[in-house]
Amino acid sequence: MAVGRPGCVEDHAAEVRLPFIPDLCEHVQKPHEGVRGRSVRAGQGREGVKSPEGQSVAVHEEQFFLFQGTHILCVQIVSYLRYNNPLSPFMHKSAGKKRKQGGTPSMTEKARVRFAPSPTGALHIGGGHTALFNWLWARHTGGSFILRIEDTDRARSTKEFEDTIMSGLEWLGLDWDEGPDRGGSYGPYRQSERLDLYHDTADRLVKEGKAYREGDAVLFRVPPGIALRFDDVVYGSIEMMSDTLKDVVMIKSDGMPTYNYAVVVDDHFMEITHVIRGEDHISNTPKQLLLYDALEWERPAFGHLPMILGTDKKKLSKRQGATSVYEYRDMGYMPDSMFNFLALLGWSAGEENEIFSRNEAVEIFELSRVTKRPAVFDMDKLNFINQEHIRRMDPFDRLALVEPFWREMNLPVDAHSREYLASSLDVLAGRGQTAKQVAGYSDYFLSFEPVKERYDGSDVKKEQLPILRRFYGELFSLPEWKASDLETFTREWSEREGVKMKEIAMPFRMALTGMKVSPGIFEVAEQLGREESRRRIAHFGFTG
RNA sequence: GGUCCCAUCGUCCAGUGGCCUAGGACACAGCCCUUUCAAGGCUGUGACACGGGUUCGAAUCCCGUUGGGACCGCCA
Repeated sequence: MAVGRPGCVEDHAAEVRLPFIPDLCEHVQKPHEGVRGRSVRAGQGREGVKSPEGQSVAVHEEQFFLFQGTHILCVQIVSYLRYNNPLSPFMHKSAGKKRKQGGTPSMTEKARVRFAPSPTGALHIGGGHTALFNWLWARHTGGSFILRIEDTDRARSTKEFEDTIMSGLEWLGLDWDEGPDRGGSYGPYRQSERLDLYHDTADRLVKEGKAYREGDAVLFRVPPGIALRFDDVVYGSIEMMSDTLKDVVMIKSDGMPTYNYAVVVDDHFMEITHVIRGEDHISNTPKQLLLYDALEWERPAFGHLPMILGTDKKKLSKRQGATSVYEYRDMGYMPDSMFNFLALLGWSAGEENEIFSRNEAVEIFELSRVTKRPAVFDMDKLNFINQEHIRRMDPFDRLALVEPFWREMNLPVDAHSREYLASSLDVLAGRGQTAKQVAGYSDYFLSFEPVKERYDGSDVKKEQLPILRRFYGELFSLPEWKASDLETFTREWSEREGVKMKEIAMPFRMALTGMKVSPGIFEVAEQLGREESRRRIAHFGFTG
């Protein structure tokens, strides 16, 4: 039969001779064991697909297929042909296909986006996440990333927090093009320095009768019966009736603007194109829409980001551990991994490649691909990502990362050359998920002291000593002190003497590192050098 | 309480009406490798919240239910 020739479904259907159809339908109505099982899916290599009977299988472009000479076929083709064949009496409705809406917005437009923290605390994970997505969008579109300080809360805002937020952003590698510290043509970038702008604009609204004074404050009069609708770049269409809103305060009695009013004024005058912020601002947006419309200003695009939750699925708070980005830095996470990890919360590049650099992320980032549902902050994944980044680092960068933790442990960092230290970390070969762990796993490269503190050699039984002494005696007189030679020799020796590798390698490991877990012990021995290794072995009396 | 938003493995994502017997990653378990531990390789456990529609066909569209969350400040 002719079914199965590649082509569009309509062609296909036309070629099916109706007499076959009832036959096939019967088959499907009483599906017996195996019909489904014997189906072959048209996957990647649809070309040489064979049926279990060895007959060639005709595969349709649309994955409808059947085996020639048999009645086994996909349920789908039967139902499809039955209802869509023009000759069929079942063809009652036109299976009109809806046009797919073209999803991706053009990204040729340079975006002007901003991160607008209030300096009332350290840079938290959520803030870092928001800043990161803004930054990504700015860099992806070749636009600008602006830092604006929203310090209209006189009681809680401090300069210290402003500085600490900026250094947090720097640590994450998020550089801004305009901001209070580096200026720009849309300044000033602190709301407390833009008061005239807010007052002038408020006066205009009062004059137009759209706002009114109440004491020293100015409130916006919310008109009833207005549908406030906007298309969120990530959430889609959102609508709210103005009747559910109370009049919005624009200027507080102390003369400061409120958040909902100041953002509108600033985003307008700073010519922000995309307002990218946390999902908790969705319900603020309609109020701002009202202001934009009353002021007859063009609205920016809005893109809200999913919230980041703790393991308990509640908003991240101190109770679930570290919430500020510095705490992660101090635990030994590196900025690249933090960036990578945060970027993966609410977004993905598609399939593979979860480990990426800033530049790679910039390249492939797409605002419209951001996820809607809240994401849980998963330490396990952060650990994994951090480990991957540490592994891939340049040895000297890795050294710079680990060094502070060694110093904190009072290890004699300066007693060694940079080369020695960097290659010691290379011997570790990616062991350790944080810089802190790496430092802890590698202390024996810097000093014998911690080894002596955790190991005293007492676990070696008296009857083992003669064997060990004989072994080490020969080992230390090897002409070359290289890992490969040490290993070859040890293997041969253990074979010859009938001693298990483990029995001589473990004491060796314990004596050199004081740990029962370490990199390959011969690599460690080579890195330590013959003399230092001999000294450690001798200390425990394993040689003599 | 009112309004709005969300709902795929334990977690993060893929999925935009038929390539889904729902894919990947982390985590977990097992095996391999092996001087230990990582790494690596292989395998496994594991999800479309529920109920109705629409459709020949629904994880995907619609409605409802349930469950989460956010906002409702002269905080931002």
